[in-house]
Amino acid sequence: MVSESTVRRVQLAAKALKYRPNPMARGLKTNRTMMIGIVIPDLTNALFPPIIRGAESVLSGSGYISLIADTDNDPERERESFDALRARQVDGLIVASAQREDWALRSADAADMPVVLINRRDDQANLPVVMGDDASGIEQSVRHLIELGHRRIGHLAGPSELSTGVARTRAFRQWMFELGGDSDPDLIVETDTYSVEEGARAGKILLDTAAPTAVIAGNDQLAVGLLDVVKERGMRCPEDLSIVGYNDMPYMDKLSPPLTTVRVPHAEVGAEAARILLRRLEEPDLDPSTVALQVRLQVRGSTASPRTS
Amino acid sequence: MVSESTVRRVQLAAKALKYRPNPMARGLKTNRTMMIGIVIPDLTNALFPPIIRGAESVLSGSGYISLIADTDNDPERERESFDALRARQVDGLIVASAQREDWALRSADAADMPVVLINRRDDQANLPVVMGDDASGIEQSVRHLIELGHRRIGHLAGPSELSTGVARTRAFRQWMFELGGDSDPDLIVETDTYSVEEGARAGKILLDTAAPTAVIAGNDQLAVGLLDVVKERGMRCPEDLSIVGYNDMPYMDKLSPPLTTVRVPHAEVGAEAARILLRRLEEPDLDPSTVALQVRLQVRGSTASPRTS
DNA sequence: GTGAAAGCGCTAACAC
DNA sequence: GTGTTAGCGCTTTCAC
Repeated sequence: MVSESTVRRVQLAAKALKYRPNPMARGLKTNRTMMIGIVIPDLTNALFPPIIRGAESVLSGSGYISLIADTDNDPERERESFDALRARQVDGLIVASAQREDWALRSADAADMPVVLINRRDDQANLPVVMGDDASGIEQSVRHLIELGHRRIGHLAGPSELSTGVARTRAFRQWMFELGGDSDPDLIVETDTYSVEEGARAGKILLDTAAPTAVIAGNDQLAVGLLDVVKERGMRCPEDLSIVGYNDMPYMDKLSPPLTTVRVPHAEVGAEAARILLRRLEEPDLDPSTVALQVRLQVRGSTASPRTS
Repeated sequence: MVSESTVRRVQLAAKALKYRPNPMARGLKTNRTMMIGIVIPDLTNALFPPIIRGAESVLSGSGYISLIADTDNDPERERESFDALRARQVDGLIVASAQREDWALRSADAADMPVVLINRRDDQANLPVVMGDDASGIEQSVRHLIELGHRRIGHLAGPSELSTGVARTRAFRQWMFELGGDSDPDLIVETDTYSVEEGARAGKILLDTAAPTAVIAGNDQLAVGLLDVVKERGMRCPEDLSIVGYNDMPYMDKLSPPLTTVRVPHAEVGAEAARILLRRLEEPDLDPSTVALQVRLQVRGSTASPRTS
């Protein structure tokens, strides 16, 4: 029980002497670093910066700082990142880089470090996940195109190693069936990576073999690649082919035509992941929950009714 | 002097027991955290991720890990970031957020923490800087337009609080003079921020008051805003107005028309900054050098000869 | 050359 | 309640 004025005098003196508690000494004692690792596959992919921002905004509110590791989509580097983060004794991990079968991930989980996944569901480990509602995004896309009058709707499917790839493709199949789209298997072409180049490559195959009047791409990059092909061939979008993307990356509204695409609340995804992680840090034995955040189709110029030819 | 086989047996045992030196205990003793702070104004600006990547690739090679702080262009948050980073005892700082008069920056320098600046020159403090060669980028832009036959070339000037803003504007004036462009002061309109919206706002003024046949924008965002205005008004680019951007952000080649813009080797900027910082960590009294990396004009569809009306 | 011991700055546990 | 002390895991110094 010290007097309030003494408290203030001490605080003043601390400030005057620029006293800062040394986080290393503290960490050494408490075994907590107040650092959270954020592992992402590609920082230059416009998807991830907003996620990081969202996460950091809640983490910093609780005194945590984040260590960002960019794995460059390389499983080897992902392993190294995990090791580096573990060596640094981060208190928890937010992982957006996980493939469906993720080896590094399980080793982290084994080291019983709290982990929250983003956008990627791991098939084995039972971990909390935060993501956009892929099923709903694809449903909205299919419904939009069906309502415009399309039936031959193609799908550029994302890589089957990524859970977003399979989830969106599964939703595509389901809603095409439920809403009466064509079920020709040629209408689905799988890609190896989420990239513009793969979008162009797979897009050519799709156009050649299935002659769709509209295409739902697994993400915006694939859509951009497809759009390139359409222009190369002298076709017009949306007159000859409607295109829908996924994610609504920056500048997708500046393309010509502006891309119809599914908007995902990326910052909120990051923030929610951080919240869940913080909760787990306090109660490690919480049930792993899966949170699917609401998404909305952003209709723009790349979709229209098919020409009645 | 121990036998080689013993060395190996020890190393094996260490691996078997998953021994990892505790960086906090080490840091406590050595007063080095092996962490470098990277302060950037906006992670969602596509400029910065490649810079971070470049920096991290050289830092991780030397066993350093980076703490990324996103200040959201807010001087207040910049201060907080510096404090947080200092509290965490980072060994050095790479700063891309500095304004020309940067208060927080000087306090960091005063704490004699090695600092390297990126893209931003601080007017007071004498700190090493790494950036693209703004003067050369603008020279190439002006020369390109002059050679196409333009004389009334406008400039959407970046914010005067940022050194890139003033450097590019100064270079614009100089090369317009040297290469024979019009020197009407109305041809230069200043913006408050590097944003699409500001590009549109200032672009309108520029078009209304100066009637240029071509415009060099302070960066790509401003160029995109201007392009929006051009389309809104039913003008065509490049027929009615040629536009040049700066930075060559992702997807600038997918605009319609694809944007002519100056390509800056961002990853190399980050890497070079990291190299300089590492050197300074060993020899703190090195002269602060300024490194200007070579840039190149990427000519695309948004520039053409003026109509001979 | 090798091994023991002190101590980095903090927190938590324990006597008082 | 309050003051003291042990010790987190490492490095470095200093005897041996």
